[in-house]
Amino acid sequence: MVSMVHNHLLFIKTIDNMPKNIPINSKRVTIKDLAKELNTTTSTVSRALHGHGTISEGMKSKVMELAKKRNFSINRYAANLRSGSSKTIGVIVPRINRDFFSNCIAGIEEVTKGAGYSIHIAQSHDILSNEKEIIKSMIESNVCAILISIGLQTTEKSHLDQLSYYGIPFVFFDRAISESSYNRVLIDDFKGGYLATKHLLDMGYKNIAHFSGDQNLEIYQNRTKGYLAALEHHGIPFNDELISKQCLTSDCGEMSIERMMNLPNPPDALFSSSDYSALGALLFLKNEGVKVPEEFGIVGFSNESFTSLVSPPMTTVDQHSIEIGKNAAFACINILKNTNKVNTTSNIVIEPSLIIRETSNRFKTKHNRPNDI
Amino acid sequence: MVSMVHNHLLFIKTIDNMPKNIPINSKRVTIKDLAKELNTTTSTVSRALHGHGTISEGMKSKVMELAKKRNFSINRYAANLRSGSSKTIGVIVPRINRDFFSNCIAGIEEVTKGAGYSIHIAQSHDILSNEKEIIKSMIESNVCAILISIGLQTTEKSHLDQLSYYGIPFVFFDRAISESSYNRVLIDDFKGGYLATKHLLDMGYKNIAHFSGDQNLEIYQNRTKGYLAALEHHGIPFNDELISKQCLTSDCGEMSIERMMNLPNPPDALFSSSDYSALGALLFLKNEGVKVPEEFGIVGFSNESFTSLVSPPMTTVDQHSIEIGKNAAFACINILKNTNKVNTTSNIVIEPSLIIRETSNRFKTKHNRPNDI
DNA sequence: TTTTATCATGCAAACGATTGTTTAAAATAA
DNA sequence: TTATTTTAAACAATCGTTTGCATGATAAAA
Repeated sequence: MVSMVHNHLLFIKTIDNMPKNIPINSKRVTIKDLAKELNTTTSTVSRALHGHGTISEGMKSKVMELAKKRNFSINRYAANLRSGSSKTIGVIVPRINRDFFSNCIAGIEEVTKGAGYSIHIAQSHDILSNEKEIIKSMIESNVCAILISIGLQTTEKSHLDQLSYYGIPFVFFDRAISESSYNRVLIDDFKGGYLATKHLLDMGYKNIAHFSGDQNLEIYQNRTKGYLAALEHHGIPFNDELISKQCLTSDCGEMSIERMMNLPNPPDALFSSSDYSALGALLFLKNEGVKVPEEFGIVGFSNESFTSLVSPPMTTVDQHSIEIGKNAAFACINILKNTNKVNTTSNIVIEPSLIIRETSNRFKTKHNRPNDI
Repeated sequence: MVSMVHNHLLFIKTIDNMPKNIPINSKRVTIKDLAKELNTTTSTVSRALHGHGTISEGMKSKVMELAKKRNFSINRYAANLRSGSSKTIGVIVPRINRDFFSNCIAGIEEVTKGAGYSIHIAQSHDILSNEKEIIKSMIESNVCAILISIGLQTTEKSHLDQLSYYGIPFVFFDRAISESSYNRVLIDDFKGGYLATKHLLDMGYKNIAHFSGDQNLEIYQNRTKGYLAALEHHGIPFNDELISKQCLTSDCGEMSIERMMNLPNPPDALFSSSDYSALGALLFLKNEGVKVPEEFGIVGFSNESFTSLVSPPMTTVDQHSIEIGKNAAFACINILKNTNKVNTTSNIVIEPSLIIRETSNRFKTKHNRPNDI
């Protein structure tokens, strides 16, 4: 009987469990059992199963056959305990429901699978204590490496030092600690910010606002630097009132743009380091009757799938998320392979692309077709 | 040195690894080491760490302190091997980047964490072989239970029988095998389909098309049944030409609606079992100049976050995904607790809600406010 | 004081695999 | 035929915990 009652719960049916056809084996078959049945030893069975050592073809096939017949499943815990290695890579992202991160994971999966590793996915929800707990748990379960995109709160790195302490290699992707002595796969955020801002200037917008994220994270710092550099190259002084630095959500985007539009000299365009806050601004402006892109230009960042669906479709910066994931996984596997050789640190930088859609295309030039789902 | 070169790769910097400040311990501290240092035995240390058995407060705190000082991290593999249980629940979903599934996972995380379990997330990408591999790997790593939403290709259930064979309990959520002898947490898809269709009829639409998914999955069957029931209650005969049964993607939605609009008696509304195919239809119709909702009504299914962002915002059916996740986790933990008692199977059904937005609201009545992100 | 119960800890055997070292048998060379 | 190499399989230790049972010390009951 389930006793909890939640919202929207319609009804609970509880049926007495009819005996399943499959006999429930209380005891799992082990290589010991296989060995006994074949009148041999566990070492022979183990070697036969893995093709290690010198095993006759006859024995090998006998073992394989019996393993299948007895539905043998290896006990990873025992194997790992003895061998000391797990062939499992931990993957930590702030949240799995962002297109950017789930695409990174897709890239990681592709590469790691090909190399015979399995992955463990976990999300920190941008909360430092979660991140620490996840890392602790991954150390305990002997992952052989970790791929991580750190959370917004991650200002100290004691939990990452733990990994070094235990000799577990790790590779940052996208969101990283600002030290090039770590293995990192990054995008050129400066360039992304620069391209986006330059594009708005090229489109004739004059007074460009900017939303960014926590400046603790290098990626947001760099996007902002790119924004500032583009302004400077066009000889435009930057206005601190037009910058909102902790603005990554839709709600915050709405509030920030409202404040800015009430300034004596309101902006006529926005480059946001987040598609979500750009969306908030877009929704607010539409609601206020401000015409986008005629009166106001918007460029977001990340190419979240909704950007192609909103109206008008949003110009944004694509980060080649799948490539990032692939590269991070490649770098990681490389490290694992060369673990005894000279230790080198790799910093891989991937170039972003500007996807020009409607929110910035005031002259209705044909650029790219909006991505479809 | 990283050798692969990919698209968009800008440059790779390889730095000789400067010696890290943290000494890399080749050997991890074990309870044996702690025991030796305290002149006691591993059993005492183990009991002190877990609070099991009878341990003096003095010894307990001495052990705890030293464990912290020596940066002790338990070896889960050894612990699990000995104890035979893992406190880890496997979670398998078709894809993690669907709002519906990631919300389910959020609900699962909340409940399992509270109960002291950790979870392993994996995605099948709707591919049966992946699903099988994931389950195999989870059996090997001794998960104590599995929460699963099956893939579209999952017509046979031999891999699930494997779980029964090994005595690993599992709970389906949302996408399930059509047998009530399994533990399942479902939404009332029939009701969802009925509500959606009835709403369109109430809004005065007459000729309602329907997109559905693979009829192998009960959820799509039931949504279709709800659609048919609503038509019948309104005395409207159903037209087979207005039903597209393998239509879950945006592309397919576009193609299907195009075909239907060219019929002698084209539809004036659509209830789609998927927000994605509904979106395809919406984009097509907008492009063709058909006015939504004035000339054509659309209702989707799942309340994916983009549905509130498209223009016009889309009416859809919300499945209370977080609740589904929570309930699945509760059911699972319940089973684990009662593992020795009478075995009962629970079928939990959660009621969906219709979220009325613009694509169906031809009279511009105020219903609900569109959800924001 | 003796007997019994309680408590804290030690002892030693698992758990199920892997793997370095031997041994036995078969194949080859002398 | 004998000596040597190669091949296949057995032996046994080990990985780091947990846990049932034994032990000794102290406290409570008789």
